[in-house]
Amino acid sequence: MTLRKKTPENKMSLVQKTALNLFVQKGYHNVSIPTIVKASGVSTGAIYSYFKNKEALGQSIYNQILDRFNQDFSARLEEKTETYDKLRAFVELVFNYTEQDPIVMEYMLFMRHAEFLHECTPICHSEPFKVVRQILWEGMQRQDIKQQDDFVAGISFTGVILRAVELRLADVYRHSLTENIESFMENAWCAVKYRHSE
Amino acid sequence: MTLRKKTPENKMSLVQKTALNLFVQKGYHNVSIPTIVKASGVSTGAIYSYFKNKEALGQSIYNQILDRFNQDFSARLEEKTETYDKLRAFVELVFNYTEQDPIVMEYMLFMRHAEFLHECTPICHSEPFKVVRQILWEGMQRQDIKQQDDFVAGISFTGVILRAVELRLADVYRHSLTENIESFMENAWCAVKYRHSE
DNA sequence: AGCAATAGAAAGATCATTCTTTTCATTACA
DNA sequence: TGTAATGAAAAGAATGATCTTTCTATTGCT
Repeated sequence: MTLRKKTPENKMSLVQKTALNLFVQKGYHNVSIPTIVKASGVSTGAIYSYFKNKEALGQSIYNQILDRFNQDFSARLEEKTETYDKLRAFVELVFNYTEQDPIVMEYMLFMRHAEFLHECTPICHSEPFKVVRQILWEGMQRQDIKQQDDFVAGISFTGVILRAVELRLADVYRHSLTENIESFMENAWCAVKYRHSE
Repeated sequence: MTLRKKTPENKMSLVQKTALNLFVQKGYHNVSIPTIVKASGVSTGAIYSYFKNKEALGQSIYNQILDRFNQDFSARLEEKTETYDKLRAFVELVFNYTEQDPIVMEYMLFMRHAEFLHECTPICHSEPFKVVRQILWEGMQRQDIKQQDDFVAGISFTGVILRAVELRLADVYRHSLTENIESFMENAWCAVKYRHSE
């Protein structure tokens, strides 16, 4: 019994992987189906048998990435009780993703999905960022960090971290984020912890 | 002698204004020349007599916006001598732009220009962000803020501010930035000023 | 043999850009 | 002052390339 070299599942994920890389590299609209066909070796017909259309392909990639991230985040959050440790778990996860899977990270965070995905919750409304806000809110109740609007706190903390990711992905910041996590974590923490007046 | 209703300069800037709005609203690639023709009332022929092609139109909009921002920033920086005041001038400018000209701000900061402009310095490499880094570097020399890599400091400070802008433009943060400048300025300042150990 | 999976040509739409025609302010001249 | 010539500017139809998606013929496994 000879198996086909590529099972449908394999091919489907090959198409997704190829498309993800091309989308990030050249932008969704600059990647045509024929381009994906050439790059993946999977035919037009096969692609359209797996995905309703180009947008559905983009959407499926996005959903998969976000699901995985959410799971990983939940896993890392377990056992953490301190505000600082929870926030640090978030930063570690984000930085690890960035260094290990920069393309995934770029697709998740910095593509303007609304431009090509019609039903797409913006990432800033998505689960992980709600969770961070929740952690910060609890931290304020416990007096671990300074009192303020939880949106402002969330913006400030994630702002430091996500800008680090952004400039790392753009190769403006040229050092490993995981190796320099202390610096960014400190700054992000100080942003939500201290008062200027103190 | 009757003048034409619209001089070429007027029409050219009308096209730019229309295109800017459409690009931000729907994304560069989702806006065709015929769309701009319909929305502006300027014909295809006229548009192509002003701009070599669609990309040149996009580029001219970008250059104009960036030039104006640079000038405004220089102007606000004059007379400022303290590190804090210089940084605050940056934040005030950015927040004012965001509230008064959200579309301009979005085009300047959050469009993925590399996807449609071939010769385009990424914004994070551009003049204003170099200046912020320079201010931070001087602040460290003067011991106004904590010692650290100036890239890390720049990322942290602008991270807080730009994420505020991003979420404000996405209508996730629903309050005026100019009215809440104190909160964000404090957090951004604390990020670069204090040490966790202190 | 039968059938799902696949390939790739073809269809149909849309886009950026070009090109020809028309318009209109200005100038030259009567 | 009135009129015709001129050429830059503008309009919009036409072009050709390219894109997404569909469709039909073929493949290869069971």
